[in-house]
Amino acid sequence: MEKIEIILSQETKSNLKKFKKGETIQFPKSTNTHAFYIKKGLARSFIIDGTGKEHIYMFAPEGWIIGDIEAIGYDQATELFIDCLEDSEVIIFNKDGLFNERLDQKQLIENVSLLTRRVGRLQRRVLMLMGSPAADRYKYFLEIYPDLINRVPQKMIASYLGIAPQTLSTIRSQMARP
Amino acid sequence: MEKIEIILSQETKSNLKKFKKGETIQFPKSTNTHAFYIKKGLARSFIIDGTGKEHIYMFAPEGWIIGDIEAIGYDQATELFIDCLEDSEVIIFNKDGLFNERLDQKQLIENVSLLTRRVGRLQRRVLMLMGSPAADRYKYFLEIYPDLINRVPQKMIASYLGIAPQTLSTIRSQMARP
DNA sequence: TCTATGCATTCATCTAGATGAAGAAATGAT
DNA sequence: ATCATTTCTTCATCTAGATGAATGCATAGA
Repeated sequence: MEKIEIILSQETKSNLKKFKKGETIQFPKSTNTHAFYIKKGLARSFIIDGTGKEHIYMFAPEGWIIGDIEAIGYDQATELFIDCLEDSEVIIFNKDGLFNERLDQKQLIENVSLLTRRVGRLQRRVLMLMGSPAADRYKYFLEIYPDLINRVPQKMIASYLGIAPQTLSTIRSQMARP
Repeated sequence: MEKIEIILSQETKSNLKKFKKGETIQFPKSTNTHAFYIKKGLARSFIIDGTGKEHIYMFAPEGWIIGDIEAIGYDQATELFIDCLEDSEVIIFNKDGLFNERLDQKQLIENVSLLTRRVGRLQRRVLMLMGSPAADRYKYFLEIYPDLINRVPQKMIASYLGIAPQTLSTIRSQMARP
């Protein structure tokens, strides 16, 4: 959940792929899950729950990494869809890009730092989901991700916040004029 | 959110402290935030929201690390309380224990791995909070943390799940005889 | 042992946010 | 430019879960 700098080795650089807006990068149930560095464009990850509803887990604009870290960390099949909201260039890498014996100290420190900040963002997200009303969560979203507001449709922001699109619409009109 | 093995250097080993049940390890507003390795006992972290309500962010039984990773990662003052639910032995360390130039490759790989699994658990938590009803969240809690059920009062489990204690009580009685 | 304080259960009521429907506005394709 | 599709807004209604109160159970301290 944080703009990061990753040190890409030559071998990972070769795994660059292009995707059109709307194309899906990863479907659920796939094993040997990958992570994706968004070089250009915008992607999102989401689940479809038992009642068929979409829930957006995160957005990834250029410079971010997106992937099912749960599946990667625990060697499970992924449940996340990942697709592109804009035409995108994506570098695909696997668990080894995060930690293996060939990575040097500098790269590892960078990765620890990246993951620490991501845990921090997730901590905030959990606390907000539990303790704050929808209007406050939206205001926090505006602070943290000001660039996304004009790139992502409102119904997707609502999905990210865990509320219905109608509720977000109401919140916005209440914020505009009281 | 995962039982982990950390490689404790000699210098961190000296920072062992003992706390009685009910004692607070960390108050909000403190800067230069630390992380805490629970060697023995049980701790929890929580916030108090704008309306005075407690929300438990996580539990840490022996072998776990607990701390305000958001505050550590972004050099902010912490908002989290951390206190002990049992008499505990705690090793206190700071950001440097996670990543600095003196840590060797093996330790760093261990830390990346630890953080990856914690991100995984948090991912699951976020997805559950957004997409699953309270009863399902409780069932998942029982699966993942079976040891905590007998060590933590129900009202705290409810707080962790983001529901009222009465709601958890109702869910439990419905699960018992449907 | 008795008493107190906190914990769990059950019920009756309330509310934030969900759902559904219908029109207006925006976006996209031909 | 025109038509079709998707998105946004507004309203009326519904529901999962919150809140508050009453009762019975524990655990803790003297």
